[in-house]
Amino acid sequence: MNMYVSNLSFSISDADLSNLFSQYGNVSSAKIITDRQTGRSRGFGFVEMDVVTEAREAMEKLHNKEVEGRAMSVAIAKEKEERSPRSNY
DNA sequence: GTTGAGCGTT
Repeated sequence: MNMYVSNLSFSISDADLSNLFSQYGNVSSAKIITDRQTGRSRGFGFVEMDVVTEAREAMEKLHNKEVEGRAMSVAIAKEKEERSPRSNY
């Protein structure tokens, strides 16, 4: 289950997301997207969970959850792309 | 020392 978390506080890190979601299930991967140009946080991230039932529960529980003073939004993330983009000639 | 809609670097 790939989830997209937005409206995050700039003080939240990957470990924070991992902790929040691991409260409701097993977190496979949690990552905050930081601005690669400036190196600062962009205020959103992605969380991957293997168990779909736990993922859905965590999603409903953590949706509009106030963290670090900001209510974050959780939704199903879109499939990013292939790990091996062969269409990059 | 900054800010606020968004779908990420492998």
